[in-house]
Amino acid sequence: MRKQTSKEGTMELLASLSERGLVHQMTGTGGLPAFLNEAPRVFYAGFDATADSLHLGHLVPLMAAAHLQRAGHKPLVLVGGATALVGDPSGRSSERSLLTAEDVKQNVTALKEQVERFLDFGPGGAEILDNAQWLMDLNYIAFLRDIGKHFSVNRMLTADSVRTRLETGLSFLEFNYMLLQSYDFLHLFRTRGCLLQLGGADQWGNIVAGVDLVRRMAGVEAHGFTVPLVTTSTGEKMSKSQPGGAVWLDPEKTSPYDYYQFWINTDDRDLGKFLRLYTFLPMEQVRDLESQTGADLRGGKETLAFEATTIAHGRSEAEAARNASRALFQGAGNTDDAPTFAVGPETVARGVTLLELFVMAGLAPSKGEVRRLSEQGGLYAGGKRVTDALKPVTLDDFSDSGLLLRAGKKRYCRIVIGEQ
RNA sequence: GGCGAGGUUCCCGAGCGGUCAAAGGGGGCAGACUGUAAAUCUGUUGGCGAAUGCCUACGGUGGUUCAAAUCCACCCCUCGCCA
Repeated sequence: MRKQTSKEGTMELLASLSERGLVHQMTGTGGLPAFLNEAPRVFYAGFDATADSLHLGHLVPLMAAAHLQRAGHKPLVLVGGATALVGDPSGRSSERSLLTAEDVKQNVTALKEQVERFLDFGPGGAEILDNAQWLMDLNYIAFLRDIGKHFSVNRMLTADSVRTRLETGLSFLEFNYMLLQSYDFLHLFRTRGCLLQLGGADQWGNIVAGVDLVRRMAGVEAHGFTVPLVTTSTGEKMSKSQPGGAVWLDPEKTSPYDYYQFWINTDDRDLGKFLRLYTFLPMEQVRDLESQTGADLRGGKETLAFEATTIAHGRSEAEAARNASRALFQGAGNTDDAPTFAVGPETVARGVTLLELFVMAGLAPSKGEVRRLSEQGGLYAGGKRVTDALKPVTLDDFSDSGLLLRAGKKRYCRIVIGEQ
């Protein structure tokens, strides 16, 4: 997997990333392409352990890292176990609530596991590091003297991430974040020879600060580049692209089926963009898929969903999600892989109502919501609109494949009788 | 530390003793239309209950009152100006 096999493989790497929409800004005056072409390089991308899962907002830098690795470079994934305790003001309009050290520790563990799906961690491959290893024991006075003296407050105040917070409030704690991230870069240069940092567009200020610090303290020219902050055509950030909030990579938080469905529901206008960013499909194929019109774009959406789900959850999960989606929405195949909820026989025996079942299956958050749905004609059971949600469910309602419940246009759950 | 302005339901934001589960907007959800798209129109949007209704909610804690998001006291937090 050293070089890309298509004819794009001969294309200069950054141009190829750029063609996929993965490049937002880069440091220096054109030195980066040469830097990457001359030799295999060590680069890093950081993710703060502020949640127990990554979400779609984190995916773009990860995909960029994967492309760099495929081109022969070595990724260091930095999970910010220490910086998560401080909180990055970049791209945030308000202070993050303080996380406990215990939470952060758990988050670090969870994130490490997820990242492994996207990069090759085999021998000589990617490595994961936690900046708690070198940041936690820093001596305050020593840090201020060694590192702090290289930072101009005047200049920090001009950084976007700081400036936007000057109105709503910014504590000294968060103000320090830039120094810590810069120090990470310096540390990774010193210990790993890392000379390139990759991050989201909101990381620009932090990245150039790190590049500056490495130059001042080590006298070496480091590089940085950012990937764009991706939004949907309707203006949603990918970090909260779903009604319920973020689409998570953790299958416990967003099931592979839901993950697949998210991509299937891509806005027409976003298809090409997403194929470029979130799959490894060759550009030739991307152009072909996006050039379709009208309903024919759905083919591309299915490809997008399948590829993206494969990357995040593996091939068999992607196939299951595809089978389920085809069965539920196109009536093709069986519903074995559809979201399923099991109820005990005694539950049916006591006369559980449809109303209760919808809540139990997670199709509605409360009984009040089911009532509302019912009044508006948004409930279906076994393919028929529910007219009386209070009707008890009987065994006759179940077919061999169970009882298929539907809330609204798209939310399905198959109810089966058995052990939960 | 002083003075001033604020903290309202998912978000913004009105309310300033009862008619308030709380205007309006955003977002969400549903229906119609459709291609599991977009746009549009309509409805809906705390929980429990078949229902009269009950419960929880307006930063926190107490208090005044038949009755408080609305008044009083203290406390916490944010912003601004001053020190």
